[in-house]
Amino acid sequence: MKQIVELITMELSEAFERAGYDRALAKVTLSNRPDLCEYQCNGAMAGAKAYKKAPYIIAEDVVSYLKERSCIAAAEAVKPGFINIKLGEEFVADFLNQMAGDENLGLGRTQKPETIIVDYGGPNVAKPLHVGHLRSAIIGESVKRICRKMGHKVLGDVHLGDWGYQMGLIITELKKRKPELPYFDESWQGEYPEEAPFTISELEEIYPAASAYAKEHEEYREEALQATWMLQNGHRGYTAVWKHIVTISVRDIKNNYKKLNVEFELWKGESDAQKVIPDMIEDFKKKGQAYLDEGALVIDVKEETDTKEIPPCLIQKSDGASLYGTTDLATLIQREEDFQPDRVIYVVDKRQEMHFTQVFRAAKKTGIVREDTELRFLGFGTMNGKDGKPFKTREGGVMRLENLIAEINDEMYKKMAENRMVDEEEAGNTSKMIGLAAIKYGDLSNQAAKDYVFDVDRFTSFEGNTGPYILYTIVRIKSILNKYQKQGNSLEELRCMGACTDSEKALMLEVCKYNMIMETAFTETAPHKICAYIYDLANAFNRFYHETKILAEEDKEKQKSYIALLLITRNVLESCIDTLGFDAPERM
RNA sequence: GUCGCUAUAGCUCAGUUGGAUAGAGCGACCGCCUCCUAAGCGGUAGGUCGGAGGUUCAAAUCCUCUUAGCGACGCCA
Repeated sequence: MKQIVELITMELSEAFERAGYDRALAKVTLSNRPDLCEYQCNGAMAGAKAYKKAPYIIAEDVVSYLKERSCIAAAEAVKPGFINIKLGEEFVADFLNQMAGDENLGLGRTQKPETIIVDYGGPNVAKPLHVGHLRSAIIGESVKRICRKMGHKVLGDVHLGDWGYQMGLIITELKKRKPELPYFDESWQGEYPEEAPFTISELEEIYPAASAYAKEHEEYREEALQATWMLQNGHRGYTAVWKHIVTISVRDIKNNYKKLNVEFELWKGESDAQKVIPDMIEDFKKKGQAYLDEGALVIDVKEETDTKEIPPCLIQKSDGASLYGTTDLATLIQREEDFQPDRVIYVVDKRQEMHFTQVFRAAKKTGIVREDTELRFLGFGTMNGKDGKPFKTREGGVMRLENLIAEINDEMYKKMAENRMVDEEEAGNTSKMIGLAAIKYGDLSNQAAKDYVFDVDRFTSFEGNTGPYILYTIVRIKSILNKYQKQGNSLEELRCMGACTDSEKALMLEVCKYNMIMETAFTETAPHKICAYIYDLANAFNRFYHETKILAEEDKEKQKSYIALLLITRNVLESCIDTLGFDAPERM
């Protein structure tokens, strides 16, 4: 389906042409003066110079050709040269009914479905998820769902940090604690145990302990580096330990992401990329794309248009070890082999922008990806506490993700217990749903690139522009629809008629924006625009709800029209929160 | 030092890519439940869009300069 602004723009184009002006001037936008009109066109002012005419005259010319058009209820030329437009009731109702009849709510699936990989999450094995992982997970999941809603084939890759010094540390510490294990017996020929020699909580304790110890003790650090090297060069026992670490850790990580309603299609990690690195580097050398500089192997990525010095992309340290960028390039090679993505979106802390500029350029320059593959960096800002500094626990430490979620859920549970009479099980489940909405909406309603303040009190306060408010609105609609059905009515075959009141028309117009908003959110990778939209939509509904008695309406035809409007409103709201990555309960 | 990002109401944020009187929420104050969930709705107060120039019929938005905060700048990820 076309967007409603496109339909009106087509009408205006016709009118501009018939009045003797360039139809390209007919761009229609949402009104920024809702008190005066619903949509507006500023083309008359833009064209004034070219036609050497007063903009107001042009506007009047155009308006005269809009009079008898049924989709436009009123068109008016105003002051300097605005064309103010109000839409015809039937036109709007028709548009809504078409939306309702479409399985994708009038959102046109893309003509050219792309394969898109969203690289987000980025947790490290053996380290618990903490609040620093929150934004990537939330934003990445939403971006993925938005792309998918547009009809693209989308794969989320968690891109695990599972290959590095941290692994050597854990192995070293484990060897110190349990030297009797077969993994450390160099003469061991048999199979290694299937059961891991540690639990997740032991693992989480081992890593920080080893890390701290290594900072103090040089010989221990050397040992850990040695262990890392041996692991990376295929030491049998260490590889077996490493597999245990990954298995145990990934199970825990999956659990945590599940609580956030975040799911990954691909569980690739840095370790997967290692096998292509030697050939890749050989290839760079052979083609002369990489050269030695100050002992390190680098690829030049400077471009003439640069306003600042972009340092070369390092792919091998002077000691021969590979780096972050090496793995990223190797990962791109694998993605190209496995999926030939048209687009790869990296949802990463914005401070890494320089690094990704280097990697992207190196990937294009060396031909790892095609020239038209879109490599996109979606950098997000820091999540701060109320004091404006990076979010910490009350004690000043790093807050674990599960603790943050639990804290929010508890808060929600308390508030539910105060306000509503529901049994414990339902309250528990519902408070989790509301808590998730509070966290995600709180994050996504801000522009990703900016830092934002995570204010627990505000997000859980249930008032204003929050996730809970959106859910509450949906629950209100569901409640009416349920009661309507219980009265023996069907939700099938309902059609929206014209609007009787201003608040009803306003709600209808708001619903009509759905496909436009979703397309914008996609092209700009901007989930916050969906938040802004559903907040407006929820407001429009609550205003309508407040002044309209729906179930008590005696005119059954009118009532059916109301119900049709409620249905489409609910569907749009639920579709939107689905792209944000949370759901609404039946009651709350 | 170089480059980048940010600056909008007391606080937290929007601002449809240059349009009309800059909008929300929270907080403050005032109203509204015999009625489908008051976790709601309506209203009042609150602004030199960091500052100064410029481009334009029109600037929070584009350009230049400037101030403040944050960040990135080769062997960490």
